[in-house]
Amino acid sequence: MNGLTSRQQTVLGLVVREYVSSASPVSSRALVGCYGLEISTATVRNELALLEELGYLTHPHTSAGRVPTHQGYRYFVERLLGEVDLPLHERRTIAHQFHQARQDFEQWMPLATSVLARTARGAALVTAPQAAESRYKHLQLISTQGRLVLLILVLRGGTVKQQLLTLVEPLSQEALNEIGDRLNQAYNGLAADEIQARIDALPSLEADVAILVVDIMHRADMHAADIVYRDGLSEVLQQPEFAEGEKAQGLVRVMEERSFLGVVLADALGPEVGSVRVLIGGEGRWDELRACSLVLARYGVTGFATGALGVVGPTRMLYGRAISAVRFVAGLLSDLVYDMYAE
Amino acid sequence: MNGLTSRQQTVLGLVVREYVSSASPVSSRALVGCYGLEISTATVRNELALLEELGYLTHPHTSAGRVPTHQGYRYFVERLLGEVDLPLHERRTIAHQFHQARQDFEQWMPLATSVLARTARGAALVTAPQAAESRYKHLQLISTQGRLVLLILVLRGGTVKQQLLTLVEPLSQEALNEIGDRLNQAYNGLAADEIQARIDALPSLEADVAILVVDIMHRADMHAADIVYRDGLSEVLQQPEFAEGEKAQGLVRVMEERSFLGVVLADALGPEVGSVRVLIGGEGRWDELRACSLVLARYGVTGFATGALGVVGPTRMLYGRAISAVRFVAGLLSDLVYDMYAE
DNA sequence: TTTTAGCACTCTATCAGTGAGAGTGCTAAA
DNA sequence: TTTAGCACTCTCACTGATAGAGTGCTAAAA
Repeated sequence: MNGLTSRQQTVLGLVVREYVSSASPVSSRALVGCYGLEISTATVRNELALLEELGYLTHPHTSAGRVPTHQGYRYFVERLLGEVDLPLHERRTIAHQFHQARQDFEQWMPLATSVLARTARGAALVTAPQAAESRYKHLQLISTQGRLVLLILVLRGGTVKQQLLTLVEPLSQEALNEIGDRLNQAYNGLAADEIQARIDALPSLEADVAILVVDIMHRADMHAADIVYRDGLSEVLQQPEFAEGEKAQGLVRVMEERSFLGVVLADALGPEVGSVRVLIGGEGRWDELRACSLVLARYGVTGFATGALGVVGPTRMLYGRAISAVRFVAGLLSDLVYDMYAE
Repeated sequence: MNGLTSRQQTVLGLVVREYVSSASPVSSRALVGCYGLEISTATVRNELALLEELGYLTHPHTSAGRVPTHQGYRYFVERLLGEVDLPLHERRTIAHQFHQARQDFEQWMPLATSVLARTARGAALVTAPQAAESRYKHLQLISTQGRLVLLILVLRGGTVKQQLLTLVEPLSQEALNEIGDRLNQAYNGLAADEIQARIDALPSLEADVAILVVDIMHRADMHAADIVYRDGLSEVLQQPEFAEGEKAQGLVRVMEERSFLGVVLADALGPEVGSVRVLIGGEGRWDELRACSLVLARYGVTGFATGALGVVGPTRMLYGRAISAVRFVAGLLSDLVYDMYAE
């Protein structure tokens, strides 16, 4: 199936690289001139014509140079790119930043997003890790004023949920502590459904709290992926493909859409932590992304908790950088999740 | 100083309204034709020329209609707009949404941001409420695995902070609970500095935790405003002033910049909850916002906890809508904060 | 058989020029 | 003070015309 000669591969690779860096169609002259090919422009033109016939390149118009097609990018990513890695000093800097933020839970996602955006030179998207199934870890009820109570629920893996709760009649903090202690004893390590099954045995007040807990856990299971951290949009809008405001606006709208990204991530990635996936030009499924490519990965620990992260850029993006950045950051986040879930 | 005749005010008001809705320079004919003025275009032209001389309007070029200057917008907002309010049904819908989310703490900010963006038809920015001074409410230490402990700190007002903590040697959950209980007894309601002053009296392990608590509280006081919720950017990019990609990119860059908004909010608003402020064209201080206006307000309870919120749009924005939306949402958020802090 | 030089051909981007249209400013009359 | 009328200015959209870039093809060379 790999019908390309070695020289055709070289030429295709150079066209992609040159187009990525120059953003304008690549002529045969540019290829020979800048990359020191030992063949003439005419020969290159023959190869270009062939690559076009095979579907790897196109022509905006007769007297313009060649531009890679989606198929061309895919061939490049899969067979020509090889294994790439970030330079050591960048890996060191990033690892250092993550190490510094290791204890500071709330920093993880914003840090990962910002690092990813700057390293991959694109718009970064990161979802928080979501447990395969929430498990009860700890409950604390804190009296606020009168009948208003703050419920803090800690789930395995360190997710913390807070919720307000209005009592029928005021209770002392001691009474609240007792309720909390009893539920903590009874429910430690259980999943929502298991708690649900044991609610009947409880006195009414505790049962009310337990119902709320089950509700929160269900919500956590459903909606964790809705929260998407974003950064680096302006990085992408700088690219000439978004010079027209309409194009820019289209991208921003897609990126702001709450549900869209969850769908793309779930659909393209599946539930397991695995290798980096590259979606080129929306891969025929997402019209809004026709001019964009996504580099995605799932991080975390399969079966315990996973999240997704990715980079969005124009199809003419630095695939090598993006792929290695996504892989590296995913690895770091996986380590953090592993630490939180190992038991 | 209000040297404008009533008719000049009318004309200025109409120019602003017409320009806001049409986005193109307003001619004398358009004013007479669409708004049924009882005067001729020539008279209008005289008034327009005068308003221009006074600095309220400009001319893109000789044969174009008039466009409001920043000064013109300011006059419009301050003296011509009057008291505006959202229509009742919109107020009802929004209040209902807030009521639904009342118990669900984590929804407040995203909801406020999204509602604000859609109602004001602009890009909305909301910062979380930040306590004037963090006060200790409750601490919980949760053992995870080996020496790793999850520290959950609840501050007055319902802010929850989480942090990882590595012990010198493993401790049982019971031992952790005891530490937590002792600190809770000793520190309830104290500010960071007061806790700091009492650390010496503690055994070493508790002192370590207390130091961390003080650190977290200090960080909370410093950096809460860094987290800015954003929504509705694409709403603004739709406007013709951002048809060129460069303009769009400039706006996005400003909106993504972490520190910038904090600075603008702090500078323009001051620390007290008060009325809505309107910044037109960056008000000479922020070059990046020359083409934009901001409608800002501080919400919350002065002295306890406040946050900021605002709408960004082109100078040619719907000031009435934006101002009333900001005021209304600020009021709703203030109520929520009040509930959380009243004691 | 493969490569290359040469050349005709095509398409774009740019620039100047043109005319229509929009809107003003001014003047003189109501 | 208001208004009708008109000359004037500037933009915008359209039209050729031209230069330049780059290809595809052909025929000769390796």
